[in-house]
Amino acid sequence: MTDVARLAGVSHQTVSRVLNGHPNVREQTRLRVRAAIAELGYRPNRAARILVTGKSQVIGVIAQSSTLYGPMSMLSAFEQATGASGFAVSVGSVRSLDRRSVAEAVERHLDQRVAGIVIIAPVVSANEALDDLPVDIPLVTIDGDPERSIPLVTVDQEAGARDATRCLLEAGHRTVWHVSGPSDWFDSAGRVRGWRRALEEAGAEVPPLVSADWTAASGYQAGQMLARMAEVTAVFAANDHIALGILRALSERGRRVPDDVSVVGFDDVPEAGYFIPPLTTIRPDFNAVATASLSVLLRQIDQGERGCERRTIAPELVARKSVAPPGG
Amino acid sequence: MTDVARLAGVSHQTVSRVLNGHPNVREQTRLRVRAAIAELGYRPNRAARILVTGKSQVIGVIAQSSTLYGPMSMLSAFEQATGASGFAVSVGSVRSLDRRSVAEAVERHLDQRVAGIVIIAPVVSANEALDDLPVDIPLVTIDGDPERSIPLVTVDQEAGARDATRCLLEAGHRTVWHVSGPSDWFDSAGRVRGWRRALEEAGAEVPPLVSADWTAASGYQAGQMLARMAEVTAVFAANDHIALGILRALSERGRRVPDDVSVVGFDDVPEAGYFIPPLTTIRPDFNAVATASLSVLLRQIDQGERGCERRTIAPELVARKSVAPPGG
DNA sequence: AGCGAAATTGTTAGCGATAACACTATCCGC
DNA sequence: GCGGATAGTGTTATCGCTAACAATTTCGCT
Repeated sequence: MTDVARLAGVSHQTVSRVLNGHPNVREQTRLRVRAAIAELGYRPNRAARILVTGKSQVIGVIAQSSTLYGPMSMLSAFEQATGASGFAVSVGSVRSLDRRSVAEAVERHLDQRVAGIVIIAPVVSANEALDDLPVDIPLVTIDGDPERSIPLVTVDQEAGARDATRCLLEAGHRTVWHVSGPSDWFDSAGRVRGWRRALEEAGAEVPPLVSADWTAASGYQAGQMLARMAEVTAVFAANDHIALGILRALSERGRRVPDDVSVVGFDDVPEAGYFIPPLTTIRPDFNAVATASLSVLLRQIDQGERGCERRTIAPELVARKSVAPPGG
Repeated sequence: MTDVARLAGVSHQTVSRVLNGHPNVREQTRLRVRAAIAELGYRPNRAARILVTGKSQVIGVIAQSSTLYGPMSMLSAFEQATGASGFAVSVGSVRSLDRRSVAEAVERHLDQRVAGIVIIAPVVSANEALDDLPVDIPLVTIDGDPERSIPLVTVDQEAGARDATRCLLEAGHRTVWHVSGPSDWFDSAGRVRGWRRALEEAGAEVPPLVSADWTAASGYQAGQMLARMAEVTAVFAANDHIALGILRALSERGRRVPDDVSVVGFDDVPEAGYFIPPLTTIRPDFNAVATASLSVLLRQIDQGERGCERRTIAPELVARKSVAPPGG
């Protein structure tokens, strides 16, 4: 920086002013400094700036390192959304979402003086870690705990599940079975609620809940059981991979989809349209979630207080061929 | 830090020594300092440390933000692998892997004084950006350009593709068709080479190459064409999602798998065992790739010079039900 | 006991930036 | 032509830490 200042014939402070777009610099000086910067290939030292200002232009994101479609899409969408905001994102991946791991990840980010934290926190334990956090750091949870008074952006699981269930009911099925995700996920709980609500609203019987764990393998297991029961004609799976497992179990047992059994999934993974048969499913708008999260966070950063804003993004039903009236 | 020093009754420098595990500190003093640190909940300021040492304990990873299974798994595996090494990872996601975006991501990491850079660079353009990089920064490419003399860790695409093709040949098929990935991916090219090689080695005819773009949709398109040709009895798809699309196209045209046509994929996505029928595929060992990359990088960091080490990880065939002799 | 080497601890000087304030010009209105 | 606002620029202190060296203690040995 000193070199730049010397070359431009000004003081280092003036260089700093140019760098930060400070208004009170003569146009001519500004140009000289810029030229010097370019000529020397000078790049400001981030660490020094952070040290003195106590702020970095980065947003910390905490997410579980997995290959689950939902969380991954969120993460990816959030990174995209950040693009224009001038903030960089630093992802703190965590092996599991237990309280300690999350707390550590949070500390790492705090060490780096991030301007705010986003956490993809679909299970209870991930949210618990947030209690110990200083209140003055901007924070948003994605898919977090609705019971906690922490800013939250989430897909409207309940509405999505209701749509899915209704779509089956409207096709004429007497009731709809549900294969849920793991019980400690909020997403899972929300989908169960939506399913149950739709059934109750329609005055349909609520069959026992079958649980799985998001994987096709677990869906397959659930499907084997469901396939044996002749009265099952409609199934709402908590996600598309579970649905895939169910589809396979059904096909193995000779139960045709959608003629004998209708199936609806959730997530609209890119392959869902190429399952056999193409899967009717619920598509959450990950981009909308990402954009909303970012704007909630930026507002906190600007205003300097956390609040407890909430945003819920409604998902959309994508009708394909896995749904038909009962009996073909 | 001064507070800690005061509480422990030592100088700040001694605190610093304890923090950095310097040997010449009396055990008793060390304990006193640790106690003070714990009591005050003191956390060292990263920025200050980086400022003075010019080094950070973080590894920068550059990857395209997408939801493609391969790259994502790499990333996730690498984060896991880093765990015990004492390094943190900072992911610089990039919208697309063109030269400029990658160059920017690299600069961002350089600004942060990362100790080394890992780049998941499956296409040519991503590698080009690396030419302008200072030679003294430790660097590893994953799935990068084999032609460039840059340290490289990669799955042995060619061996995997050969295994896949051979497995079909050995089942008795006269030849094997291949639906490839996008032509600018090294993975894609490697798989094509392996396929062609296996065919030539077996003296089989090499059918024209059909290309797709990793998605099930493109696989479906390719599959529709293949399904119409009676002479096609065996297909090797460049990845599992393409295979899924093919499976679907085949099933629509009434061509049974594996009775009429055998199909092999690549990647072993978690759902592959639940396709209809369960897909025989090639499983790359992402963890091995991650571990190898990390060790190559750490060696560079320790030794202070880049070299051009290469490691190739052999994938493994996972036999399931989508392969059978021709004619059932 | 006494001296040098080794172990332990303290002091001082930056790392590269920004903040706060001090200083010059320049320009306005009366 | 003079006081006072208003650019534009320079000076100095400081952020929290580590490196290098200086100072002190401890110890072993003759």
